[in-house]
Amino acid sequence: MNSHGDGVRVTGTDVADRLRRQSRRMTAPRQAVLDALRGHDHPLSIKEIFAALTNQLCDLVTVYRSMHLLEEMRVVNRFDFGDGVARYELAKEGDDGHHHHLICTSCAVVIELDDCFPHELQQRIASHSGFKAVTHRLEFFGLCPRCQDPTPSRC
Amino acid sequence: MNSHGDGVRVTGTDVADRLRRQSRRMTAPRQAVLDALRGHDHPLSIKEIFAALTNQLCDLVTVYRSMHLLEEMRVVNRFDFGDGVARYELAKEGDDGHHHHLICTSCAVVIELDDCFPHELQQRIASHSGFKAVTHRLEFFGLCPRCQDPTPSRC
DNA sequence: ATCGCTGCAAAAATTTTGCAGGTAA
DNA sequence: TTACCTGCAAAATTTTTGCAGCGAT
Repeated sequence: MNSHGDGVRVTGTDVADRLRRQSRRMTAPRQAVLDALRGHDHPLSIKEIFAALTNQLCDLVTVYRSMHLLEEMRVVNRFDFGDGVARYELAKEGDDGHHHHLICTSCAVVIELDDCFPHELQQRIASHSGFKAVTHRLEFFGLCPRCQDPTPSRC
Repeated sequence: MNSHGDGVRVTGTDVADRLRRQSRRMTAPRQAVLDALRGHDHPLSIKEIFAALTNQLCDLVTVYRSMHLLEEMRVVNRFDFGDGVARYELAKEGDDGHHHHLICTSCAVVIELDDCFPHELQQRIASHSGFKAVTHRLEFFGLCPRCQDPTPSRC
């Protein structure tokens, strides 16, 4: 089932099936939102997604509603870079999409980090506190190589 | 210099001095905001701070402006629990206030964590990526003991 | 007496909601 | 055909800005 070239990425067909299973519908705006996310390898804000839609395909409100639905369905993951703007990234198949980012505080370039580190620390925190179902959000910030360079080459 | 009972917490006098050094002023609203933060051991949102002011002492706009200034002066630290609401906590003297929280996803109780994510891993990320001045934001989420209990005792 | 700070009003920016009509299944 | 989805408008939030007057130093 479903194994084209794009590998682990969620495909439109998958999402359509999952939508149908919940008696929701695959529509042009939702396709377009997913395409926009597929075209980028880092999280996009609502406005960035909206801007990426060809021909202003749908209303901004529809993007909001789509992202709410897709997040609830766990088709996308929401990330927060501490600036109050929610950013969304396509979840990958077969995992919960849990990972972290390294963001340049100057030019906002985003590096995807594959490792997730604090699991052991998380376990310890869970057992110390008595909390269950403990998860975490972790993002790194710093100055990327280009932005360290005084030369004014647009970063 | 300055050593009353409240120990490592920033005192009003300290902040007044720091303000004066930057030719800013210690005013009643700023005092009240600091008092509100002192009265709580977990981060407060702008609206919570505003609500905590006695007698609606100042305008909401002033709270916004105060928090911007105090954050810039590093008198307070801003935290983000992933819900798009900025929360502020009084910084402690002598350290940068860097720490993390464990937040109940059901009742929003906040546990202050003293541990910090291993700096060594952060170093490794920095050297792998070439980023400088790398920092991070890390918050934990889970279900607190009271909220695990089905008994309806308000949490 | 400065010059920073505040309140008020208003603008700007972001997100949600209601409803009539369009459309996927 | 059903009921989900969308556009449009409007409301509700959240945050920022302008400006005249107040007030800390």
